Amino acid sequence: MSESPSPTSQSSTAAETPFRYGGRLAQDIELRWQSHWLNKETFRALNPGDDGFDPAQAKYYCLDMFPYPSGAGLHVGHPIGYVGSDIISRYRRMQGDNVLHPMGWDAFGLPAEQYAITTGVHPAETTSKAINTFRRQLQRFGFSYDWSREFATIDEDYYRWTQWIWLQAWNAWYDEVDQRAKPVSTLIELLRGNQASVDAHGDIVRMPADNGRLAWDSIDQKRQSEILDSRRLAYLSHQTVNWCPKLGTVLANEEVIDGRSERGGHPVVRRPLQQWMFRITAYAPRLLEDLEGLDWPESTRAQQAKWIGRSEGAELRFHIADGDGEIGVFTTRPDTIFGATFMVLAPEHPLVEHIIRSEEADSQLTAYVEVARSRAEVDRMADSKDKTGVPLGMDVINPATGERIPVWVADYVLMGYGHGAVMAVPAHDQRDHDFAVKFGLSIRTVITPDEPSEGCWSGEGTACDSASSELSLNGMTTAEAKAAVITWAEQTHRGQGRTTWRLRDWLFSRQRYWGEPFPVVHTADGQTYPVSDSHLPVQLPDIDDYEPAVSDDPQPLLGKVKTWVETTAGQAGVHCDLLDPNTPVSRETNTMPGWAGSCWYYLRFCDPKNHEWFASEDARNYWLGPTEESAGGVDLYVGGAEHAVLHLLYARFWHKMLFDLGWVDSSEPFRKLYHQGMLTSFAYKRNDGSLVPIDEVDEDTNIERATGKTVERIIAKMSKSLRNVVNPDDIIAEYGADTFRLYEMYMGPLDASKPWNTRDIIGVHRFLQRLWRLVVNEDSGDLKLLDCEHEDVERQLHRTIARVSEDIERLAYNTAIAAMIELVNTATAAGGLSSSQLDRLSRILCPFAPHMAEELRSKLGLEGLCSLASWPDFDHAMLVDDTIELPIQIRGKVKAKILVPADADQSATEAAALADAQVQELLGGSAPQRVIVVPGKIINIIP
RNA sequence: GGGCUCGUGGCGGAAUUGGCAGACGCAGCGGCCUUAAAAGCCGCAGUCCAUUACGGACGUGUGGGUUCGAGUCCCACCGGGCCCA
Repeated sequence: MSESPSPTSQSSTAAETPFRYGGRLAQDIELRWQSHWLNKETFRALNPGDDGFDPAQAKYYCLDMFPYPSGAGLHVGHPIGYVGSDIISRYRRMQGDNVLHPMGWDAFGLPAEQYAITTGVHPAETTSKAINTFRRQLQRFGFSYDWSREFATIDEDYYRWTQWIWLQAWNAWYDEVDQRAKPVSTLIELLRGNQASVDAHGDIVRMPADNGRLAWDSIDQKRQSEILDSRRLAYLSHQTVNWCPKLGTVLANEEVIDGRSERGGHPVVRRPLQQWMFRITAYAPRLLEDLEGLDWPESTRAQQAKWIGRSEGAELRFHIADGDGEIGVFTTRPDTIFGATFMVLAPEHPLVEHIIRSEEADSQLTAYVEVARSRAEVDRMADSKDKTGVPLGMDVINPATGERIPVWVADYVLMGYGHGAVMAVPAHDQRDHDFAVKFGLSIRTVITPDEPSEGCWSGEGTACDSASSELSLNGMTTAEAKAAVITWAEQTHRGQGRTTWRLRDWLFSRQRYWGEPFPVVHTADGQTYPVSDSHLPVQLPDIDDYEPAVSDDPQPLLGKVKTWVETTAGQAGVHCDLLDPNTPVSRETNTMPGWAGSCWYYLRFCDPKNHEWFASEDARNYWLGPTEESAGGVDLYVGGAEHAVLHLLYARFWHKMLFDLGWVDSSEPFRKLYHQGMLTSFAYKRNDGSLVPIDEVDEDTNIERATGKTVERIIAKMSKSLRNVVNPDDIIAEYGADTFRLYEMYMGPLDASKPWNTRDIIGVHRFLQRLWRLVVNEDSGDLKLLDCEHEDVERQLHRTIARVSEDIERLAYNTAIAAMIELVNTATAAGGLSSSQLDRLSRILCPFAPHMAEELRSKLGLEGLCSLASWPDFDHAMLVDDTIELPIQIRGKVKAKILVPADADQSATEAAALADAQVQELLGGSAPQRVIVVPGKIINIIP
């Protein structure tokens, strides 16, 4: 208890009314039922094959995004989604479904490692402590998790399979013809059978060896394995990364600000580094198309679609004016080709590289490229106004106009997009326009906008001034002109239509310690070999120094553990068919990123104790497989919108990969997704915009105590500095978990962000108190019930059951609770409830306030737990009244009301309305022009 | 700058397909109970004007539109939030 009036008054109240519902009694009731549920495994979900499993039962898989257990413990924002998912899980269970509602821990990650650097405490120790805190806190909420399925991503039994799945990807390639991943062995078969061969670039093509294409058998083993490695879904690649020597790791683009690390402000350099990649781009079309069938929030689907970023356009080739060769560009606006007055290359473009290396490279160009390459991509894209660039010193020929146009190098063009080269159309692209204005390049208008506009028009319109002897676009719409240019380009071999994607391959390695090791080793000649399944997991070595090695030469932390890194093929677990056991090998020293463990945990929950497989086929097909009604996947996935893109996209990618390889039956992991809203808090703002901590302001007057000035109340995120962070443990100690659950659900719609207001909690607490007092004698703790049912209460109970059921289905818990409050208020006025009424009320209360519901049921002496009782029925006949009151509007304003039989037809209702004395008076004897009758709703009279 | 989303009493919110705006709760006010207070219980409560009423006018960010009827649909604008740039 954080505060109490005075010890004497409290104890005397407790002595006088020992069974009054309050924090103390709630605590007593709640702990009792929580240990009962745990001991009896009340919420254990049964798998096919388990004793008592009933195949006729419907299944319902309701999943929370599992938390990263931080040392700080839970704050009140954490449980909102958990309470929401718990309510529907409990409801579905009472409806008779076999409900899988699991919880676990996303436990690899940075904070524990950072803590280890400063304290030397092993991350495993820190993490295990944090997990225990989280588990204790979560159990105190009374969630109906099946705790027997709990696991953490750092468990060897779990990350063994994370590594195994990664090996599946390593061992697979993407067949573009069939649009699915297949084992690499099938690719080797194609090559051996001469259905595929290797072209001059070392790429595998689906044509027999001929015309310069090499047959597989003619290639030596080392080259063969290089060629295969380049086609795997998990592959090594040299990527330019943000390397921070001081932190000893690569950083994501978002973690680099002005060339320095966001944390610590250490210098960051752009370095090519060998990294593990995932070929997620192969899945871009399916990841986009399959969004359609998902029951996900529209905004999240839109964000993913944008991230994947399909764009249709053309690849066009421009001949170099004074020499051989050509430069390919990608453009989404081939219709503007006549307006292309110059070309811009990314500083990383191979041609730029070539010129810099050559004799005649000028120093201005070299210097510019040097600087530009060190800038992070985000910065390069963000600086939209002030463009920089230098001329490359060559011209190309615009294939449409035949004119020479200059080539420039500028950092606003990124190598990752298209070919790192754009045809600049300054009249119709803002960035090209800014660039042309700054450097005085010519601007040529080739589109007449559909509507008059000022400045640079980048929308659609009618093509103009766009004709040559070969091609005329004049008068065409943008769509027509695009098609015409593509046709012309294809016929004249100057290019072709093409679709590109914004999505890039996924950089999947980190130089940290606290992550899953990759299950591969490297031989001295640079070849990579997998660790065999039977030797998984590849465990992390113990180390005592977590400080990254400061170096300009990127080196993962695990590289410091020489005794672990240097080993033999046999010891590392490489199969002896692949490599002689005595071959010296070095282990892979990168680790997987934090995303790895969360990519498939929903699969493991289906069968978490399985030692043979990541999950048995029966279990995963039962919980996730398609059925007649559903395409399969988790039935409801609840979590924050901040994971809209990365986690949810990565998990979809892993799932599709596993689907292609035959390991799962459904093509998508999460059929229905729901984002709980963010929990905000009130804060105060001074006139000058500065924020004031909440405890320095008088709540009622909005006056800052220190200054006496009025401040404005605003909504802000919870933060330590504003001292508006609330610890759920304190709230539960004062009011109980049932009150906490009710409060968080009563605040507003589950998906809306809403401000925490401690003052409001008392409202739902009083509701529970009132219900308790209504049926429990506060002195004896015995039930006090009515022998005969009050008819109004009975009628309203039926309505409440109907309304609560409906509201739970659409996750509108706030209105469900309001309905129950109204019922209790009615029953209080009517004097009480019968035992049958209390039974039914406790059952609909159960998903929301399960502890009180259990307690009331046990007092009723009924069989079994409330949590496992059946959901009560209601009688439709009880939902309708015999007589209803209809409002009568005159010219749209309500002026009178009449009572009519509920089944009155249109003409009877109209007659009744016109006969009403008030209406007659308002009409003044004249006949109305028009009468609109909406039966059962309203009457509107136009005089 | 673009995309998405939201704007309803002093506050959180309700109004499920266009049909009685403000359910329910907090804070507030009045009463009962009490020596007193707390707790509890009962009642009042959008704003303004009248209070002779069983009264009237206005009212869902602003302005316009569609409709017998708009918080809800359409257009423009203003403001907040989230995401992207």
